[in-house]
Amino acid sequence: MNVLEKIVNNVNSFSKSERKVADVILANPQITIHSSIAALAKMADVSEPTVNRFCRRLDTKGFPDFKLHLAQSLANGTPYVNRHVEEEDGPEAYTAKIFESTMAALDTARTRVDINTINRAVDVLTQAKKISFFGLGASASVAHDAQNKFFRFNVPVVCFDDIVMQRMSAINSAEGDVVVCISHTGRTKNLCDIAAIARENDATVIGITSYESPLAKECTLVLSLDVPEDTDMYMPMASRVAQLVLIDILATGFTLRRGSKFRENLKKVKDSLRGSRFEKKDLAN
Amino acid sequence: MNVLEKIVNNVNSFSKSERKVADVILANPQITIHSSIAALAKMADVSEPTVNRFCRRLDTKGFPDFKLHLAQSLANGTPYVNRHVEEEDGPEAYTAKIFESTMAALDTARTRVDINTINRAVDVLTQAKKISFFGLGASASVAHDAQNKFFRFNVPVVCFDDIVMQRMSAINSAEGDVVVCISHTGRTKNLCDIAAIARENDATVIGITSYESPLAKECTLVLSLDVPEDTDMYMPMASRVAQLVLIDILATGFTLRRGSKFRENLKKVKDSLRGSRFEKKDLAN
DNA sequence: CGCATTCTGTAATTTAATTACAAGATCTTC
DNA sequence: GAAGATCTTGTAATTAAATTACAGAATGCG
Repeated sequence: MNVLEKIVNNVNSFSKSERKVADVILANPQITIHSSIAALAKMADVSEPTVNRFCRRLDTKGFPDFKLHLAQSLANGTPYVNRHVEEEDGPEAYTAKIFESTMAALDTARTRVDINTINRAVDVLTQAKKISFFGLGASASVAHDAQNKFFRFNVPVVCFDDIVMQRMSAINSAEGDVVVCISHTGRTKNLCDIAAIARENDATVIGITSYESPLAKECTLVLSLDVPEDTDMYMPMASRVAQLVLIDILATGFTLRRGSKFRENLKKVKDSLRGSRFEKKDLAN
Repeated sequence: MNVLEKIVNNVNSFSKSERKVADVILANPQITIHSSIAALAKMADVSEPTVNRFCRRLDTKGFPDFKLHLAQSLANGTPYVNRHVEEEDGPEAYTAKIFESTMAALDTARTRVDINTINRAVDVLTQAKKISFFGLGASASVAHDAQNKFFRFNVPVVCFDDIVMQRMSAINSAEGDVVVCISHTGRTKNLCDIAAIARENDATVIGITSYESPLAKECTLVLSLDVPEDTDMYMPMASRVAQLVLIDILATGFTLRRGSKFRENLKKVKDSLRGSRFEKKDLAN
């Protein structure tokens, strides 16, 4: 439990001097963690042992241990918060807000994602005869990114952002094929159809979508992130970043499953890009 | 800055004994904060002053101060210090690591990005007669995403991931046109050519790329993120997420600059998607 | 009012951390 | 490849910090 809260809660059970200590600490927590017991005693106008007793009362081993707990409480105080961009925000403000809300979204996604499902998805992907990534609109770029990643693995992989192509591809799918449908809301009708068609043709369908959405119902495996989206901007932002990170995770799981020998393959792909580049190594585009 | 990251980043500048200390701390951060300098010295099999020197090298006042910083780092929820995915990592481990390293990358990007340049880029984009997004390989999906965003603004926007199309498009550009070239390394020859051609034809070229890269030299405006990329995986991951967030920022800046009336336009675009969806509102795909 | 209990401070003690210094290792340069 | 220089590292001494023991106040209760 947070030490600061603990102090506030127990404030009544303190003695007069202990209360003086509590007040000083609550007023200057940042200063406290960088003070010695002597300095703090002076600030609170009490003796050093009183400070020490105060710390013990809060179930810490002593003053240094108390400072440690206090430091942690302070650090926990301001995690990533989802801050909304407002009309009058200047460049510093909206830049900071977007970075922070994206990080907040990833933080949420991290706790909500189901590791088990990830593991099963990786299983399915490593054994796939063919992998297809389908997405529409904003999710199309996520699908493209996924293709770019899995393509490096030298696995048959396709990606379509065209409904007709998706449909044809889905109809031609067969057992052992994996179809990954990407949609934040999971309510895009066309994509639900695609998922249904693929399933009817015995493909395994992985949905990167919202839990309990119409699309989710059509899938064999659902990877849901349920990231809070700032709808003020009328654009998908954080949700799509979370989807990309999920793709990274699946791709990483894939390479790990394939073992170290496989990694050499990746290096070859990376090295192949060298010719198109100006000196120096490195792979990203 | 996070002490744990600092240790990981500076691991090369450490001496042999200091490195032993670093290893022990990274392996047992929780134990470290509850140990005395003597205990830690013993664990690392070095002398106490060595531990002290190690702490000083990390810009802390000494061992107790170092423990305070470490406690705060741990409180922020970073159990996986070594964020690099390793061969033997299970699904929980690599999932957590990828989320964390992506968040860390965004945190770095946030501090490194130049707000002034962002502001100028937004300026240029709002006044553009036409906007083009060009990227190759992994950056192509970022370009697609950017197109999807800016397309909603009802501005002439194109996006090509084909060198020939990019080239033709660049040659046809004119004053008032804005070309955005996306490349993490900034060393993709073809894209450098495109940037040069666009500039020769009086277009404004914005580079989302590494600072001081060949591509950066060809650009009117350079938006560099300089995110550390984990090259172990031979795939661009964190860098590309940072690029996307940058696109979000530019798009947000764009809408804010255009004022509230413009926002209604966005709502219209969003609403137009409703027909393709199953009940409920919301826009993302 | 006086005894008992709790609280608080002084001083002593212990423990921990830091500094000073010297020996050892490593790296250069001739 | 040896001599000098520089950088590392450990031992021992010193200093600083925290804790304990104890005693004197304060407060509460009969």
